[in-house]
Amino acid sequence: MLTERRAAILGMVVSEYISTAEPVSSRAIVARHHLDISTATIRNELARLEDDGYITQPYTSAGRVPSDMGYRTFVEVLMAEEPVHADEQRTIEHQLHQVMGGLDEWLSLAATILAGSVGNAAVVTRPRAASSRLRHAQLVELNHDTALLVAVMDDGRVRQRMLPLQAPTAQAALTERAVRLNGRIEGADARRARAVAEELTDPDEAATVRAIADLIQEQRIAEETFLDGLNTVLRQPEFLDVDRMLGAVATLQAYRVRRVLEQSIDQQIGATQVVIGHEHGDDSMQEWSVVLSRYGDEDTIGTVAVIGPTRMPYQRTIPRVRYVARLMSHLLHEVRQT
Amino acid sequence: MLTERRAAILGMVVSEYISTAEPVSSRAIVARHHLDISTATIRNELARLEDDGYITQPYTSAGRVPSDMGYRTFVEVLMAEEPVHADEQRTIEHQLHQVMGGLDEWLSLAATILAGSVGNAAVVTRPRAASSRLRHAQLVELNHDTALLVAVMDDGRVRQRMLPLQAPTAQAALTERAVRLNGRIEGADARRARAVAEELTDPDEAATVRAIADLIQEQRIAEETFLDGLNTVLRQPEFLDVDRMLGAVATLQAYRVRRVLEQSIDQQIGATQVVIGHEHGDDSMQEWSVVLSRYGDEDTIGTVAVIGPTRMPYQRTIPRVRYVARLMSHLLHEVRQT
DNA sequence: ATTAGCACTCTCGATGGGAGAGTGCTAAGT
DNA sequence: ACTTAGCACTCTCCCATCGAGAGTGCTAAT
Repeated sequence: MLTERRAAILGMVVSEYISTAEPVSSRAIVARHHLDISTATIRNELARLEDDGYITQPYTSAGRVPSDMGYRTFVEVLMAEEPVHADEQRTIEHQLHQVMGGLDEWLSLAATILAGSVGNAAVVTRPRAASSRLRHAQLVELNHDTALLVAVMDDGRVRQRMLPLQAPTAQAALTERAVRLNGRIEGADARRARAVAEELTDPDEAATVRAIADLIQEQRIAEETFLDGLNTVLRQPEFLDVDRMLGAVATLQAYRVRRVLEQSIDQQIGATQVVIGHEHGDDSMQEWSVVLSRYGDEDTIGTVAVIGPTRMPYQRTIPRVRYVARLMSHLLHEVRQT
Repeated sequence: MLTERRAAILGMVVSEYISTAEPVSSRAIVARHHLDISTATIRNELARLEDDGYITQPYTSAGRVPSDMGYRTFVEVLMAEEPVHADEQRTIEHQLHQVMGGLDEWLSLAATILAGSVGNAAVVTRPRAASSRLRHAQLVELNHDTALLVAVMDDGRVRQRMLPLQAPTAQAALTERAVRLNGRIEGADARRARAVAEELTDPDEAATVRAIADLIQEQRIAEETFLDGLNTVLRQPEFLDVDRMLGAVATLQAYRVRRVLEQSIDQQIGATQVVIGHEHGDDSMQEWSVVLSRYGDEDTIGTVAVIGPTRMPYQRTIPRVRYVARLMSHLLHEVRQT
């Protein structure tokens, strides 16, 4: 059980680690917060927190570092958001109003501003219609355990993907399956396709429909997202060795980061979502956190996100992502008016 | 004087260094090329080449490394281009024809392919009309030695820039100067403005007109260029320490790299230009080389370029840049037809 | 339950050779 | 006059060692 005192100590560990990037010692906690209890007491509590999985030690007899679960608890219950002060808001809006270039320039600038404001990388996607729908899907046998999935959208886009199969299936059966699935999801948008996937019991069929849902909401990446702050995020101490830095560049450039953003589909406008480390399904994202927020309206979806190491200033980041997303909603609305 | 033998040795040093990234020793040269002369002889020749500025030593008693001048000589007279073989051409064209997405996807893919093919970063700019013209320019006094230059284009774009002045000039004189210059360059495109700048004797006036020419041909960057191969280029051994890598990322993201590309304006279509190290005016580009080629036609200008450390496989890079540029010209032409 | 004291563990930075690679120079050979 | 063998010299790079320092866990006393 997380007693009140232990929770307080966990909060201190997390925020201290976020700001220093050094494993936090019992002494540091007492000194920083002028506590009236001894370091030994803190050490006992730290041992409990470690047993409960909130923190870990990089090696025996080093200070403590928050685990993903520690960060999650911090974000959920311990942290106090650091509001975007009026003058900061003014600065940001001023910068945005300075450029008259049109939506793309706004989006690109928003990413730059956000990245600078939170010290990590930021991504802003170009808004697009939420309502892409499936016209027709087809399955083609490639070899005994792989099929090719081809999906045609109502706007004429054609998307294809390789699809690994649990059970070997011949072309005849694939065709029959495609017909059956088409019956259920023709005209569906991504969200409804996902709902249908949940209802299916056959794992291959569920996977197929999930893949179709992915294709429906897939967007071309290079033209559709604005990434900035690569420089900033690479200066974080977690990347100060060459291999990690290369890995970071690769991850940030890779498709899968942007993939994460598609989670925002199911999000309420105005909400902010945080995905920490292993909470991404993806192995290569284990050391990254993403804070994202959808903007736009019912028919239009865009995403504002910040990406950085799990040791991220969530207190600052979350309200700033939310604020910029709201700003983008307004800008988008203004643009639509004219 | 560069004797034939010394030229041959220089060629060996450069190509060896390009492929190994290690300072080249006299022994390595003899061994690699099965020469019938001794290492001592080579050493004498190397000493001469160093005296003449073609090569340098990273430290006393290390092997030799080409200087920018060494690379320049290599590119100009020593190297044999490595042609793009038929099957390589087929692979590239096949990849390009695979996507039906339209120009932007082609450009982005071209950058990816090119980067992969030469192991460095590649930039492809979106083509734009060559014929942007000046409608009107204006000068505003900021302080005693700086003016603000505002230029309005015939397509309605407005661009501004700070302009340092050699001689302090009051607003009245600035206005008078603007009127006079407008008389000479109203309706001019970038090229003609540059020509006019050449004719002016007053340094401030020449600088002003040169700045105007820059503004005329300036493009918005983020939306207009496709960069790929960051990952690839960062794996080059010159960046295997953290600071260099950070610097490389900064340089590649920075505006000034793209600025370089604007040199291509004055280039013939089909020609390939190489800029090596200090040949960029820019200090931050000292360690970089750029190979670039213009594509499009008389009215439309786009640029294909490869950017990497000065130790770059010029033999491969130059023909590949040229080839991709030609390909883009064709694609562009096809698109225009439809 | 808290705390002082202490032994123990582990990292990190500095130090100092030693091996190895490569050169420049000298003197002899062609 | 060019070429070459031989050799002393220089400089880097790797590695092993070692001590300082930081921090913990445990024990025993409060």
